[in-house]
This record gives sequence, structure tokens and C-alpha cells, in this order.
Amino acid sequence: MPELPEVETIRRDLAAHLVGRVIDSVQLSREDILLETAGDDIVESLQGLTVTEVRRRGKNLIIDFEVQFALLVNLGMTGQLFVCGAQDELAEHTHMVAELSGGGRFVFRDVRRFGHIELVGADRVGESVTLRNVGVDAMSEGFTPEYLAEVLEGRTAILKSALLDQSRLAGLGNIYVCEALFRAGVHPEARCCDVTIDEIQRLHQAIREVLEESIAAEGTTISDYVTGRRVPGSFQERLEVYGREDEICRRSGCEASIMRIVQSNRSTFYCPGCQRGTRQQE
DNA sequence: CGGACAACCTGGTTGC
DNA sequence: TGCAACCAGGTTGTCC
Repeated sequence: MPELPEVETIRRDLAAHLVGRVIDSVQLSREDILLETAGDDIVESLQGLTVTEVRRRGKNLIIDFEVQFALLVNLGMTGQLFVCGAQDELAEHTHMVAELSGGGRFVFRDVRRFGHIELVGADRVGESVTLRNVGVDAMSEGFTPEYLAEVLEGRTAILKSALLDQSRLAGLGNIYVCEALFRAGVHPEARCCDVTIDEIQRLHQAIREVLEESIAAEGTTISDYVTGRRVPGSFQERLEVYGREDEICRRSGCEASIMRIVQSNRSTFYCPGCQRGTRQQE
């Protein structure tokens, strides 16, 4: 679920509701959600610490504490991280609950448990298992058309796969890759090395725009995703290709039906009318 | 290097 | 109604 816009939305909520708060106590109901971290360690280390900042890199959250620690969170497919009232009922699959001094709770919940939490010293954030292979963030200043060109240059790999590779460009997942390729009018099966300069420019702009618009809509809720205040996002109403197989393309003047194909075992949605590109001309 | 695929999990939907 | 098969937004590792 959570791609860059969803994680950014959660980050903003947590920044607003968690920064300055003190962790009173931590309850961990299962340890297998921890990465490179011992259960006792996290419970003992976090107690009494104040949250100073909440950052994001790609689809990962970094929660910084006043004293030497950072909590790194990847939400996987169904992970949720939110702040709620101290009396709110804890849903099934809640794995970690931090009681906040002055009331309220900070909760990690994850049905499928693909998500994980890692506790590291503040000086070890970059070398952490969670972040060490995370590349340039798609909303950062480092993500320029030139950088995108560099990522794609000379590679025979399939474009969609390359855009999903978090070690190069961090933040895109299956939904926004499909949406960005549609907006740019580029075919998902194109080879990286065949993408033209013009297409790279359009793709760069499309990626930025779709991410910005989704952040403004607080993300896409299809099943599990909720914001850091536990409400759904609304960008699902504005998806143009994702999940729209056999429906008519929304671009005016185009009457093609959206197609679904499988690439690397995952669904890709695109419009055969709008996204022609190299592959189609072969 | 890259691509195909399985694995990690649970739950919802589909089809027989 | 029951049950099996399949599907899902992510990441990692293996094998070829």
C-alpha cells in the first residue's frame, strides 16, 4: 500500500502529533516485526525519550529522538503507523503500542507483517539495514531529469522495473509507476535505453506531479492504508489507469480501453492509445 | 547485469 | 454453504 505519498502523509501527521511528545512506555506484542533489533532493547531504549523530528526517505519513515536513537519504519504492504487516543480500541494485528505522556498512543499495526521496525543509534541511520540500499528520493532536489537520464542510460532493463528499483529512485510503487507512465505517455514495456530525452523530461515531470497531487489528496486508499490520524486518503478517486482494466481511458479524445498486463508477476495498467512508445512499434 | 520467481504473511474475492 | 485458488500497494534473496 504505502508508496511515497502515503508515507509522506503519515510523516506529516506524525510530525504534527508526535514531535515533542515523550514515550512513557512501549508494549511489543510480537518481536518478528523488528529488524536487527531485540525486543527488550526497543522497550527499554525508547522509554522516556522525546520525539524531535519525523523524516522520510523513499517509503521509509525515520523517527528521531532527543537522545541518540532513531526508529526506522518500513510499512510493507499493510503497515499502519498512527497516533490515537489512549482509550481507543486496539484493532487486531496491532504489534507495538507506545503510551505517550500526557495521553494518547503511538501505534504500529500490520496485518501481513511485511513491514518492520529497526532501532538504530542516531549516527547509524544511513548504514541501517532499512536505509542502506535506498536511493535518491523522488521528491528530493536530487531527483532531476538529468538524474533520471543517468538511471536509465545504457540499460536494457524494462522501464517499469527500473522505476520500481528503490536503490536508484526511491518512493515509487506499482500504483504511481503506472500513473506516471500514463501521464508521460510512455509504454511500461519500453527498454530504459530506448527512452528518448523528451520522454525522460515528460516522465520526470509526470512523476513529480502525480506524487504531489497524491500527497495533496493524502494518498490512495484501496484497502489498508490510513493516514497518521487513521483516516483514508482520496487519490483513489483520481487514478487514471491503476485498477481500471477494460474501462475507457479518461483522456479526452482517447477512446481506448485500459489494459492490464503482468510484468515480473505484478499487474501493470496502461492505455494502449496514449502509451505507444518503442515496444509497440516493433 | 537483469529477469524470473519464490518467500515472507493474512484476508478478501472468485470460482467451482 | 464450503473450500480451494488466486489476488493484493513491498522487499529480499536465489537461481539462471
